[in-house]
Amino acid sequence: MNKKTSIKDKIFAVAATHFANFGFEGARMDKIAKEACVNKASIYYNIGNKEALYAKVLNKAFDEGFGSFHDVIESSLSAREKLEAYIRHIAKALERNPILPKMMMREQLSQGRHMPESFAGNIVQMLDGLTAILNQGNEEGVFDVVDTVTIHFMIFGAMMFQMTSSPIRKKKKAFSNKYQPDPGILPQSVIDQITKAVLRAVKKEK
Amino acid sequence: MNKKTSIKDKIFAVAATHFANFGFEGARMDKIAKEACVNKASIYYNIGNKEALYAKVLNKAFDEGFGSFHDVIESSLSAREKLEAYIRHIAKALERNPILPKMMMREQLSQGRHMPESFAGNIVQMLDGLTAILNQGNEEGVFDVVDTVTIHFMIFGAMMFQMTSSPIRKKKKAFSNKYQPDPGILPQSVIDQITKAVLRAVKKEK
Amino acid sequence: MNKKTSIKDKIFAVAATHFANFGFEGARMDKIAKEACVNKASIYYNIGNKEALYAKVLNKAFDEGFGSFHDVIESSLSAREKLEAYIRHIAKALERNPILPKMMMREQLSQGRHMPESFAGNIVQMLDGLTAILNQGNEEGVFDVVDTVTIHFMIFGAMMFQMTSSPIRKKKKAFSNKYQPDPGILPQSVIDQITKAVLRAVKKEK
Amino acid sequence: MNKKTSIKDKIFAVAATHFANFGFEGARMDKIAKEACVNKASIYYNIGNKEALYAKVLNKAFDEGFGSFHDVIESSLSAREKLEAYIRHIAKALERNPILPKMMMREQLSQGRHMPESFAGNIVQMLDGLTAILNQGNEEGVFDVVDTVTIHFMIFGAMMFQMTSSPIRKKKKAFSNKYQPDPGILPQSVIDQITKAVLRAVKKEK
DNA sequence: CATGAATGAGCCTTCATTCAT
DNA sequence: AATGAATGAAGGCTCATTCAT
Repeated sequence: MNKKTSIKDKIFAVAATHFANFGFEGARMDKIAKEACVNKASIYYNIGNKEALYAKVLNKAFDEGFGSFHDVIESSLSAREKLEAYIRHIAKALERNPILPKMMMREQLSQGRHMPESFAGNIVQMLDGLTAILNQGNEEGVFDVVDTVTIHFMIFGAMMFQMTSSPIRKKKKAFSNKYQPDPGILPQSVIDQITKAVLRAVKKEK
Repeated sequence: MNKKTSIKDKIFAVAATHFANFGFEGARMDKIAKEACVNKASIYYNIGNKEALYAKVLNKAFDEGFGSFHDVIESSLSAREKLEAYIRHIAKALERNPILPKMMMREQLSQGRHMPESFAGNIVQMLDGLTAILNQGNEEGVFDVVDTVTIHFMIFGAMMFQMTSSPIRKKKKAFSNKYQPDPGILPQSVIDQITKAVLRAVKKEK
Repeated sequence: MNKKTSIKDKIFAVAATHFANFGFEGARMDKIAKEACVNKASIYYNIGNKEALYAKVLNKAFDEGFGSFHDVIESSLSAREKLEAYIRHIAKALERNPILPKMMMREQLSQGRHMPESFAGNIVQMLDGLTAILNQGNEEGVFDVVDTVTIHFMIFGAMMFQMTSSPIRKKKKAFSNKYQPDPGILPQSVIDQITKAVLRAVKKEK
Repeated sequence: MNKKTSIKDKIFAVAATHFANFGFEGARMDKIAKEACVNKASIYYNIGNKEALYAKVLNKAFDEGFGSFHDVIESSLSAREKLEAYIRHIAKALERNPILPKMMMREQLSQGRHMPESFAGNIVQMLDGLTAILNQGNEEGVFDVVDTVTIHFMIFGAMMFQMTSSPIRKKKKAFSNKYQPDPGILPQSVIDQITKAVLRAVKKEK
C-alpha cells in the first residue's frame, strides 16, 4: 500500500465509525478529519464531499462484509447445512465489520436516501441466495414453504438488534441484572440461538 | 382539550414524523414549526429545546405504543395463545404507531443517547412479559428453553425491518419484481409469517 | 420608516458600496454585515443569499437612478432641449448614485451574469427614449442621422470613465499636474463638456 | 522561444482571459492552470503568486495594445487626419486585444489597486498625444477648444461599452430586435460612427 | 401568550499557496 | 524542473436558540 491508499483508508475507517454512530447528518467533517489526523481539505481533495464520502464508506462496508457472499450458495451441501452456513456467514460479516449493521439500519430509516442502486442489487443477490437455499430445502423435503424476506429479516433483525442493543443494555440500569449481553460484538451464544431458532422456524412439520 | 394542549399535540405529532424520518440531527426545528403551523418560538415556549421535544416525542410514542402492554400477560390463556397475543400486540402497536419502530431503531443506533431511563424500564417490562410466557410454555411442556432476548429481537427485528424496508423495496429498481412488499404498513400476511415462524422456533421438539 | 425597513436599507447601502468597489466575487458577506452593524445571519434572514442581495442592490440602484427617466421624453421641448435634458438627467442620476456606474460597468464585464431581465428592460427603455429624441431632432431638421447606441455609449462612457477614473488620476503620480479631475463626483464642467460635444456630434451639417 | 517561455506565454494567455472575464477575485488559479494545461504549482514556480500573475498580464496586455502608440503623433499629417488615425489606432488595439478594455475597466473600478505606476505613465502618454493633436487642430483653426480627457473618454468609453455590451445585447431578450450589435468584436460600422461623431464634436463652428 | 426578528456558533466547502518528491 | 498531494485560512450559509414587542 502506498501512502495515498493509506490516507484514504484512514479517512474511510474513521468516517465509517462516525457515519455509523452519528448518521449522515450527525457526522462532522471536522471531527472525522481530526480523528483521522488529516487536514479537512484533504478529505475534499482525496474523496470529494460529504455525500461522496458517505457513499464510498457505505459501499466499502458492504463489499467488505458481503462481497464474497455468493460462495456459500455454490457449494454442494445440504439445504440445512447451507442455511447454517448462510447464517454463520452473515454473523461473521457483521462481526468482522460492526459498522455495517448500523449503516444498513440507518439507510432503511432514511428510506435509502443515500443508498446507491448497486447496494440494493447486492441485497437482492443475498435474498436470491437465501431463496435458493429455502427452495432446495423444500425440494429435499426438510423445509416448509416460508417467506424468504421474513426469514431474512428474522436473521438480520435479530443479529442487528443484538449488536446494537448491547451498549444500551450495559448502560441503562433497568437492564441491570436480567438481560445483560454476553461479552463480544456478536457472541457465539447469540449466533447459536439464532441458528437454532431459524432452523426450527423453517423446518417441515411431520 | 384546551387550546394549549392542542398546540402541543400538533407539535408532537409533526415532530414525531420528523425525528423518525430524519433523526435527531437531521430534524429541523424550522420545518417542524412550519408544518405544525406554529411559530418556532412557540415550541421553545411550550416545550423547551430540541432535546426536550425529542424526549417528549420518544416517551409519547412508546406510551401510546406499548403503554398497556402488561394486560396481555395477566390473562389466563395458554402459553401458545399468549405468545400469539404478544406478537399480535406488538404488531398492532407498531402498525398503529409507525413512528415507534423508527425511533427505537434510532435510539439503538445512537446507543440510547436520548433515551430516558423510564424508556429502558418499559422495554424490560416487555421482556419480562415475554420471559413469563416462555417460562409458562416450558412448564406446560410445549416450549423449549429459548433465549428471551433472541426471540424478542426476532419478532421486533423482523417487523421493524419489514416496515422500514418497504419504501426502499418499492423505490429501488433492483427489487423490481421479486421482493415487493404487500400493501399496508405491516400487512397481515407478514404478521402471520412471523407468528408461524416464531411459534415453530420456540416449540419443543418431540 | 419602521425598524425593519431601516435594517434592510442599511444592509443595502453597505452592500452597494461593497459590490460596486469589490465586485460580486470580491465582496465579503462578513464585511458587509460588520460595516452595516448587523449580524451576518441577519442578512440571510432578511434578504436571502449573496446573489439575492446583489440583485436587490442592482435593481435598487437602477430604480433610484433612472426610475423616473421617461418623464424627460414626454415633455414638449425641442429635440435639442430634450437631448440636453437627457444628458443632464443621466449626469444627475449618476452623481446622485455613484454606485450605479460601477455596478453597470461590472455587469457589462461579467456579461450580465447577475443582471436580471428587468434591468435589461430598463436600459432598453432609456435607449428608446434617446431614439425618440434623435428622431425628433431629425424631423426638426437639426440632427443628422446618428446611431442611438453610439451616442448613448458616448454619453455614458464618458461620464462613467470620468467618474471612475477620478480616484486613479488623484492617486497615481503620473497624472500629477496635467490631468487632475475637477473636484466633485461628476463636476459641472465635465457635464458641460460632454453636453457640448454630444450636441455637436449629432448636429446636422449645413 | 524555448520551452519555458512557451509555458509562461500559455499561462499568460489563459490568465488574461480569466482575469478579464472574471476579475481578480473571480479568477481561479485552478482553472487557469487546467486550461493552460500546466500544473498549478508550475504557475507559482514560474511566475509567483496570483497578484504577480495579474500584474504581468496587465502589463503585457497594455504593452501589446498601446506599446507603439506614440508613432501616430510623430507623423506629419493634418490634425484631422491625426485624430482619425488616433481613433483608428485605439480601435485596432482594442480589437486586436479584446482583453485590454476589460482589464482597464476593471482597474478603474478597483481604483487602480493592481495598476503599476508604469501603466499610468502609458495612459498619460496617450493623453499627451491626444492633447498635441487637439492643439494642432486648434492652431490650424479647424478644432475648437475641447477638453482632452472628455474626448479621450468619449472615444474610449464608446468603444469599450460597445465591445463589452455586445454579449449582453445578444443574450438578454429585452434587446431582441432593436439594438442588436453588428457582428465582430468591434465592427467597422461602430468605428465609423464614433469617428464621425468625435470629428464633429471637436470641429470648430464657423 | 404569541410571534417576527435577531444572533452566535458551527458546518460544509473552497482557494491560494506550499510541500515533498 | 515539474507535479501530485497537502493545508491554513477564510467564505457562504444554516440552525438552534433567544429577544423584544
